[in-house]
Amino acid sequence: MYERKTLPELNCGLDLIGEVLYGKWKMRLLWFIHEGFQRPSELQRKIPGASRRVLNVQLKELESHELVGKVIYPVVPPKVDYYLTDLGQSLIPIIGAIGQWGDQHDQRLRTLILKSIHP
Amino acid sequence: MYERKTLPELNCGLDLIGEVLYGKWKMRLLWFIHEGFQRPSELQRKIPGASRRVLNVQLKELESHELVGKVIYPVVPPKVDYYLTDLGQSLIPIIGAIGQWGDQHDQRLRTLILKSIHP
DNA sequence: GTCAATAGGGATAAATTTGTCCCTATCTGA
DNA sequence: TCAGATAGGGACAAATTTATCCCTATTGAC
Repeated sequence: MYERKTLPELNCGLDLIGEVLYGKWKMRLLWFIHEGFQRPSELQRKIPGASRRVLNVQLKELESHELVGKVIYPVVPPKVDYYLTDLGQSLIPIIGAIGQWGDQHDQRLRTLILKSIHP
Repeated sequence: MYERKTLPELNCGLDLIGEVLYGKWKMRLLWFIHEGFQRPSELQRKIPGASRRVLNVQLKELESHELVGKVIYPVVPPKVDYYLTDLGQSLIPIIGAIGQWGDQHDQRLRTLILKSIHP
């Protein structure tokens, strides 16, 4: 496990949300769990760009921040279901709005992003 | 300048917004510019936790993604004013909602974050 | 009998982000 | 005359995040 060397600043709402949502795949994980993809393997298939490892790490962080919970079924092969907690659920409208903004400006953003990479 | 070695995936709205908003201080920068703190030195004072250098870098990225623009006054000592573009302005309600969510859950989040650091 | 699927952790490497320090230049005020 | 404010970039170091690879264990399908 990585141990952080500097403490986070927690001054305002944006700092706080930064701590719990700042992770490349976290919003997607919450969104897909909300959409009903609750097993780790399903989530991995929904997010092929991310390594299995990182999804596990980020799910664990989401769990430690109580945005998601999980049910471990004592079966073999193992089965786990993630679900949104109330706190996690309350983020869904915001994540929805963010995704919608991205979709609305899709063409323009895509162009700008590509231009900013290729000078 | 850092040159990225892997290309971003731009599949959905969340990917796109990730590219333009994923940066530790970007939402704060947009928010403070929106609140009227438009000069670089003012922004640096509003965000003391960030180094001058990084704020410059992130402002430049925001500019290249056309979320902010700037006016350079040809005076000495130099003077620059940043402003939100229409695109940047359209993010303000979302950033507001995010900050509000953080503020609403302040105590709970603060506790959870600290607990997740100190086991 | 071997392989894929299942969930997830450890060790380590690579990529990326953030921070530190120094340098440009000019004017104002002590 | 020297420090400080102003805006910002280069070189480099440190912190952090993400990826790669390997290992645990069991069941069912081929």
